[in-house]
Amino acid sequence: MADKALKTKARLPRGFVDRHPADIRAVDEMNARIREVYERYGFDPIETPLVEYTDALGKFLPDQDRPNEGVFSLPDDDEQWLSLRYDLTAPLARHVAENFNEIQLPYRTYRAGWVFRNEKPGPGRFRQFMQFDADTVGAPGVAADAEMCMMMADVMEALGIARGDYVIRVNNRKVLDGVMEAIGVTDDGQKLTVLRAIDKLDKFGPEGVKLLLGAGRWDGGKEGEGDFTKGAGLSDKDAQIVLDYIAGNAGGLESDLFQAGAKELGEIENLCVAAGYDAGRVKIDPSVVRGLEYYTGPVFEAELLAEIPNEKGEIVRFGSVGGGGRYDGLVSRFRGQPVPATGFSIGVSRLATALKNLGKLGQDAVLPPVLVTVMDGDAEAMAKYQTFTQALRQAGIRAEMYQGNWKKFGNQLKYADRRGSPVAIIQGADERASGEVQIKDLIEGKRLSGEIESNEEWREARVAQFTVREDEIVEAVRKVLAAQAAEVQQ
RNA sequence: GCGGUUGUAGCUCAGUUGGUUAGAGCGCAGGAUUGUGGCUCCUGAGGUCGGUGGUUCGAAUCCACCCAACCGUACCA
Repeated sequence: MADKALKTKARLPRGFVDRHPADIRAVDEMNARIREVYERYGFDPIETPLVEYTDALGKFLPDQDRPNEGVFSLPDDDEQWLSLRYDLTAPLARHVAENFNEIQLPYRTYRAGWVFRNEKPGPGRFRQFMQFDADTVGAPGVAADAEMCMMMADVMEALGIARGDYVIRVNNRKVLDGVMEAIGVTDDGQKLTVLRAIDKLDKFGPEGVKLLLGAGRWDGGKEGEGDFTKGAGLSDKDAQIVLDYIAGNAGGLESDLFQAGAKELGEIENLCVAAGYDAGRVKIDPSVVRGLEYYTGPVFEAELLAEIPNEKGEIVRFGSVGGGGRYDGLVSRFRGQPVPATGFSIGVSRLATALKNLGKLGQDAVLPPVLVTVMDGDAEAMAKYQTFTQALRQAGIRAEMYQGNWKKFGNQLKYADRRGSPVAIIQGADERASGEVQIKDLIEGKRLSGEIESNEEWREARVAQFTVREDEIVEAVRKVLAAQAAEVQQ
């Protein structure tokens, strides 16, 4: 063993997680359901790499040696900066722009994959997480946006979220810009501050938003408590106009932009309602802000309304599990001509947590394998064990032969117990001589162990096991598994 | 980034006004038991007391700085 001081400390970088079997299986199952919906809507899979040139991702501060923080970046050997993608939309825009002449528009695609953000992690927020996107590139009309909203509603239901337990909220950046225009906010910085304030509605309520639109807000709730967040500095009158707008009372706003945006929202609503998606599923909501940077028209957000217990059993509002919108400028960044596009992104990791807590995911856990134990190490015996194991596998039953130190037989059953194996197969010299094996029902045995006090008795009793001929193993195991499954049903 | 709280064994934690060799439960490994899981008993491994520096005869304990985690807040393509 190396000197203590020289030992490397095994540690996971913060914001990253090791994924365990149950999680991987649950997310696989979830992705399969999402994919099914996307396929049904006529979208095709396309995949781009995890790494892109940094400038293609659209975030670059030319004054610094390193590209923008928030993005994991590394220099290529030709001194160009590479970055891990931080969403799936920017790489798609690059893909479309690069293959523009071969692509038939409208281009309907979907993709699932890991994205990376070099930010401070928090509960439910990681530096590597999975998104599952669908996008339509080259469709200028609101019908494409409406379709996105309806598809997201279908995805929610395909995942087992009941109608009423989710809502797709829709707004339009043009409407928000129109409100700015109406109150005379033209400075980009101030615009952002106003938008952020609106975005905080469900967190702080109208009162908090009012403070953020005005002078600012203390995060301790009162003046002098905690950190101070500087507000947008609007007058009371202008702030009230924004608050009225959020509350849905903005009819008389004089702004062409606002009117144009409102008209689009009306059309989306009509399309959805006509197709049977009423406001309980797809809802126009003036407080949706969503992505401050590249959205140019309709924006949407999928929100969970159900009361979901967290790991500690507390009821929490889970909030947004996905979002998207129209980004007409993203592809044209690479090309002269304008290319309209709209899309939606699901936060898979986050949604998986919600579904797990709701009990909608990972219910049918995979059964651990049957364990074929090893009693003797000679060639003949080992060949038998291997044969039994393969016979089970060929019959479609998960099975493994014990691969640890077989000389301590007790450890083999202990291993099977901890692994959760349903059945153990045992063959010692006696059984082998008569062409038989022991089939041990480990679940039943565990149950019976409570009734036995002394270890001697427990060992001698050989509970819940029976003898069959070697050629009856598969059939006997099937029977035991079926009985166990029936037991669980009750 | 800002503010607060917390750092002692793999996990949950105790550790007196600063006092000799830092403890417990759980977990883990070995044994009682070379052919049977659980229970019980015995034994063992595992700690730079988050780090560095300071005060002191003496620091897990007091002081300073740093690091990390958690909560709030900000940012979030």
